Amino acid sequence: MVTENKQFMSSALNLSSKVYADLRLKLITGELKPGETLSIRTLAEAYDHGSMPVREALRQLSTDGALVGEAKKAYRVPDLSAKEAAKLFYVRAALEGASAEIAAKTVRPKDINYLRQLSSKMDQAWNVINAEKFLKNNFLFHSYIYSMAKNSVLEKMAENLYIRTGPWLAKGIQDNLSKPNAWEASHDGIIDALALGDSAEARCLIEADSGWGKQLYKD
Amino acid sequence: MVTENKQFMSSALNLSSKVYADLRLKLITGELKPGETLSIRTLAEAYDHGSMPVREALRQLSTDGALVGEAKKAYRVPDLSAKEAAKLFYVRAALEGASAEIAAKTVRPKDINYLRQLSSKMDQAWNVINAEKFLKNNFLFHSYIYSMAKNSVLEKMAENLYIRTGPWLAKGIQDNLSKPNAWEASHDGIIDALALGDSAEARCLIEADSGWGKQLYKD
DNA sequence: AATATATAACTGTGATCACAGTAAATATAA
DNA sequence: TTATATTTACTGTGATCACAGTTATATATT
Repeated sequence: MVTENKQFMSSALNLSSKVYADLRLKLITGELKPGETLSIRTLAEAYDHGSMPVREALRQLSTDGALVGEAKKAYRVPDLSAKEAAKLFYVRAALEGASAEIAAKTVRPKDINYLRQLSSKMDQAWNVINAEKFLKNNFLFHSYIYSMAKNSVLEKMAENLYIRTGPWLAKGIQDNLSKPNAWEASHDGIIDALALGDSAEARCLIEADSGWGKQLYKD
Repeated sequence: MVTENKQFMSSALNLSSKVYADLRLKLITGELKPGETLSIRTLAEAYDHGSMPVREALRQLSTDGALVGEAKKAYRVPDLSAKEAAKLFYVRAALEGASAEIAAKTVRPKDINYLRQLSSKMDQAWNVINAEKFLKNNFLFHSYIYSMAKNSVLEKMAENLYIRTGPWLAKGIQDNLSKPNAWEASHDGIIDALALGDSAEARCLIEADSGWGKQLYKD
């Protein structure tokens, strides 16, 4: 049950941070579905911990907006309405756009290589219909762009927004994996713009891409 | 010790939310200084509660970035370096700018009136050298602009950023209260731009104003 | 007097329990 | 069968304790 994945594990010494990191991953990979309910005691048993770390992790996630927790009611994964999703995508686009604009000015060849690697992994995952792998690498792709802006505040906020759209995005992907992909051209364009140092184009393309998930629900 | 202020109180039924809201207010009004250390047990006694609600509130604030909490060490108010502050102001400016741009398109006369009221209160507070009142109303001013964008995600994030710059801003204000104010012209300009529906100008001015606090430390 | 060491007073963390509010399942009534 | 009560299971919340890591203080040692 406990997902051991160092890449997503924060270097924290307390248990609650581990649970926090693990649940965030589950939100991205689609293991936690929109509307799903999470109970402290049940999770504690699954993680084989006391309830205390789980409790604090859930509280943290709910202040992030990644979970909703009304008092005395079970925590649950937000089942976003179209309106709510649009709000998230709007802000995410703004922050991703800003990140890409900055990133284009300082990008190094090794950055481009890494992004192409991730894009390639996503392509593989798409072909073998491995949603989890696809979603994980898509997160890493976007996350890396945030990180290139060298602004930890911007990075953390953009990541947070991405995670909040995670379950919604995952559901869309899981239902559309077999169809011809629309994301690859988008990502290739972004990488090219970054490689050329075209900050305006990079911003524009990443803004479009960050709202791309919405299309999945249009038809 | 417990600050009772309905305006800043979220309608929560649990104790920890009240502590959370109260501490946020203290961060804005300058009661909590940069670098100050917060202890669960000490606060619990001050609030006359058990340590549990305080503990969860502090954890929440630290996930917000409003406090820092390394494992097994006391929570403390971030003592921002110039670089860290710049990062915060950059993102805050981006989100405030977006808010103002949207707000200018839907602003109503009553909104303008309310903003002028707040500006007036700030002026009064400045004249009698009441830093707490000034800071509280400055927060309400900016917060109201976020709220006019009608995007709860944007609003919450912008507010969060404002609070993170709170103690830094408060320190600057407390040391400069007697000097001639530079903010009034700025706020008047913003209100005028909003009243005219000039979204581009509103965005530009609010972006400048949101970075205004930095000047306080320049000389 | 200055440095190292040991002691004491803090810190958050996690476990465990009692409690009250919520939701679901069951039984009761029409 | 349907609607209404009642009970049962489940939820987060808060209190309290033991524990271990951290920081500051006092003590010894040079």
